[in-house]
Amino acid sequence: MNDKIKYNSKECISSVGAIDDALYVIGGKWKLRVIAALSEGDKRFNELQRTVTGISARVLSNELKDLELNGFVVRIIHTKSPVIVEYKLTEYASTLSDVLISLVKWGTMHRDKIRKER
Amino acid sequence: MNDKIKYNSKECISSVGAIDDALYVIGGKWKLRVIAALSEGDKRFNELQRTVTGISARVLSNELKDLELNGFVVRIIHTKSPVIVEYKLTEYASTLSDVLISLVKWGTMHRDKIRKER
DNA sequence: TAAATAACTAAACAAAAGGTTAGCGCTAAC
DNA sequence: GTTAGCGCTAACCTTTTGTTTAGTTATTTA
Repeated sequence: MNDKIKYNSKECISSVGAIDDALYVIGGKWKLRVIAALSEGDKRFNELQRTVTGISARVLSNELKDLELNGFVVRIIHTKSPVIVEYKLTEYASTLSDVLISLVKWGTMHRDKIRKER
Repeated sequence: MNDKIKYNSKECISSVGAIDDALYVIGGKWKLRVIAALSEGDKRFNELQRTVTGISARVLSNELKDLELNGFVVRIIHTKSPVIVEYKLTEYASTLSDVLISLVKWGTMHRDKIRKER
């Protein structure tokens, strides 16, 4: 019945753990949204805050620090006065493309389903 | 540079929103872990709690209610005394297979990378 | 000259999420 | 007859996460 979602038993045992490991770095309310926003192209702080609707400056600031630490994002300082900073995804972030693509696909499908139900 | 992660501009605009929609139902600390656990096969409450390490009964109970509401899980009551309940994924949950598979793949890769770095 | 924009950050607080403990009714094993 | 397991749930508390407000330094735009 759930063939598509099942693997062999050995893979099964490790899959829950692998999901843990993934969610540890990209879980949470904002991480993937920020990455998705940056996948449209490099962005500056306020630009990013406008794209990721609902995020506060403080939280965005923290999320960016976290994403930088984990090697998903780099800060590029363009000028010093006034400070102009751009955030861009690293090569490593692009390893997430499959995850993002499948999530976007699913989200789109799910939204349509919910709309039809009403 | 980030070719793999980029789409055309129209898709881009909707992608952040689609991710929002997806995370709205499957975001959070436990949802995907519970679904992953159940993808190994149907499970009972305590069995599930043992598989999803770290989750408390209270939280598992809440997550299951939520997952049921959103049509990912069904409760099957086998006997009434003692109560024996099994949780199983619905057909709709299997639409998440791409998301889960890509997440497991990425998580495995990421774990290996982190291990090598130390 | 005033206002807006940029890129934040500190402080104070509120909300959400999660943990802990205890307990219920019931059964099966020791 | 006590202990352990099952499937929860309520009450209470802590931790995490997020919000709001205000403020900094500096430039561009009207």
